[in-house]
Amino acid sequence: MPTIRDVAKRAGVASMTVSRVINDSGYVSEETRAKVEAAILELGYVPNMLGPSLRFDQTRTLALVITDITNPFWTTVARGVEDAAHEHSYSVILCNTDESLEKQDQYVHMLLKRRIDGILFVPADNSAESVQLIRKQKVGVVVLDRDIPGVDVDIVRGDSFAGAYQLALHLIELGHRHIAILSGPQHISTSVERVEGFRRAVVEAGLEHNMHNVYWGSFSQSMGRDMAKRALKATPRPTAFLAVNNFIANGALQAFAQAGLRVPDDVSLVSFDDVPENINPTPFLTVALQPAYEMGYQASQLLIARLQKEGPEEFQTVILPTSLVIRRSTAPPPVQTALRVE
Amino acid sequence: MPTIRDVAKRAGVASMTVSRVINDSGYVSEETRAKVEAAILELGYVPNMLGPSLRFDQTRTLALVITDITNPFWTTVARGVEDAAHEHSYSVILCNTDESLEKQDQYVHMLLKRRIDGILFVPADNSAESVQLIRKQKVGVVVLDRDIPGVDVDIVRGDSFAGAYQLALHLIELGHRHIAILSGPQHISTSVERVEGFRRAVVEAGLEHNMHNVYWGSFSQSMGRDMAKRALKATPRPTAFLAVNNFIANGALQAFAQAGLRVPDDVSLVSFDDVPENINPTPFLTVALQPAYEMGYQASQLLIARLQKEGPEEFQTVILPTSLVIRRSTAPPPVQTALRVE
DNA sequence: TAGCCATATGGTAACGATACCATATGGTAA
DNA sequence: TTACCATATGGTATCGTTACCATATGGCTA
Repeated sequence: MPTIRDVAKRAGVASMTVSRVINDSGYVSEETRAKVEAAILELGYVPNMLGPSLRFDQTRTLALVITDITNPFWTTVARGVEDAAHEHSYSVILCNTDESLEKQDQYVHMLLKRRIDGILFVPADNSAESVQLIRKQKVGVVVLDRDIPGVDVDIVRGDSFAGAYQLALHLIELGHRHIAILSGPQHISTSVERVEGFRRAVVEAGLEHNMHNVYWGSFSQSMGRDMAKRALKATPRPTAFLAVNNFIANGALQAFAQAGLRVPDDVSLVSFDDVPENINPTPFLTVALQPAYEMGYQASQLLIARLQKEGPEEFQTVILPTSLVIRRSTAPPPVQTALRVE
Repeated sequence: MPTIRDVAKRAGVASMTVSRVINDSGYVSEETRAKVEAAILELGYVPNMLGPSLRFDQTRTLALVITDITNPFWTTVARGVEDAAHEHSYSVILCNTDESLEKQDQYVHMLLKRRIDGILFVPADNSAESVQLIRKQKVGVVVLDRDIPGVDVDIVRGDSFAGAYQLALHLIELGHRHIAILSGPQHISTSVERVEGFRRAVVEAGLEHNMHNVYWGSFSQSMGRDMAKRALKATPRPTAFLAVNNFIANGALQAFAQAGLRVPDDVSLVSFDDVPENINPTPFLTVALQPAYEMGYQASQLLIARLQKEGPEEFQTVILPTSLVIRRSTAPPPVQTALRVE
């Protein structure tokens, strides 16, 4: 491959002059510029970023460390991240951890070896270790979607508490008195905060007994199905379910189908997140919608601003509002159940 | 940040010895190894890949250039790509072109400047230029999903022709005599081949007149809606529609809803691709399913093998089979329509 | 005992681009 | 006339790592 020196030789100038033409910096006469540009075209020269990257320790590369790109929520986040990055000439490396600490650590180590400039990080646990490891290597971090207690770091996430509160309130207002929440791992802040929002709503409504209907599991369809099955065995049987993410909701739907229960006639179901409209044109679930694209876009922008030392010094916590979207998966509880309960 | 020399100094050895410890190459005594490893831990040393990358022109980085990660088909492909890459210690840079040649060229140029080792490439058009540009810089390419005539290059794609043939045949066997195909751009091989598969099926069934029901557009929901609206105005009105991708199918569904037509009672609809089961647990559309994950995984493996000069010299074209999945969006044509037609 | 080999360690050039400094010329203000 | 500045161009060190070659020692074989 031709180097800047090959171009310089062919144009009869020094490398520095070629560099100035490429980067449009410093003084170059029109005549020289034309010669250099001709040489570049003739040789098919493409500058090698690795030189300056090594010299100045700047790769213009970000990493997006998420659990699974296959989840439409993360897909949309990823698109937002990539769009913002592209606007600032950053590239994005994609990493799927599948919520595994081991995979996460593998990826983080590899990313540090690559000297990426910053990480958009969805931590697989709530410990501060990984973030501090990244920091120590002078790599920028913005934590996405999840909280990590006890670390000063930029965070961009949705309002899990409010979202869960809204969902639970909606169910309560429909007349449900027995509501179960199917949550994720106890060591992940979104799970915890959604349970907290749920708790607030049921306590305010004088329905504390529902705190026995809290199920902790993982963000997967199979776990959602299992939790729903167990919840259905409770006495009195819950008439409404709050699934803490979309995979869990789908698992619950499977469990309901197997139990011969219709939604929303027999049970109501609410969830977080959504599938974009061009994928599912007839959405069915009542959800607390998180602005996934904005989350990715803003986090990416924040990270880049931080890297370029623009904006405020202090760490930011950006909490994006959720919005309640009422659809066809919720209805008042069935009458006989209501009678049995009251 | 500490360098290999800092480690060497602290361990009282030469950089080369540290390098040997890190890469587990050459001879190192146990004693020295222990000293070096201790120094690495004490300093929190992380090797800088940029050095060797520059020296040996090998970044262990791939790029995935697709149209839009937001499309579940590409999401699944991306996951396959990343999994295979990760297994071989490659990283993947994500790029969304939105079918825009301009964005594509921007990305390709940036990727070449980064000296990535290879590109998994979904070309925005069927010209050979971009591929040849990439080749010229000694960067590996595997073309994904689409054909490019007149270039020797590795290709991994689904069997568009057979998929469309299967779908059309299914509709014909259900009794449909008037079928429309809502296709994508004419300069993209998948669009063309799917129309060809459709043509084969209708011609074989003696239903050549349906070649008047071919609509060319783009892979978007709005275009799907427009094409479906136009198709519905044809006389006789088609009783079945073949949408060439999932976005087009969703647009068609919107058009049917607006026209007060029920699926499958009034019109049947078939499509390509699918939403993964954990996202849509109750899929509705009859589709020709492409093995998206395998497509990504195999393409990634092929590219890496090529980069490491394993496997055969000759360029490969891998065509993955589609499978017909019959669901609730197809039924025999309504009786009165059948009467009017025959 | 000479020669060879396995083991162990070190010195140095090389990759490509550019910040920094040096140099040169012609013009203009003091 | 001198000093200074804008314009224009070039030389070189530098980033971090490792392939390559050099060196050294101890043990074993011919």
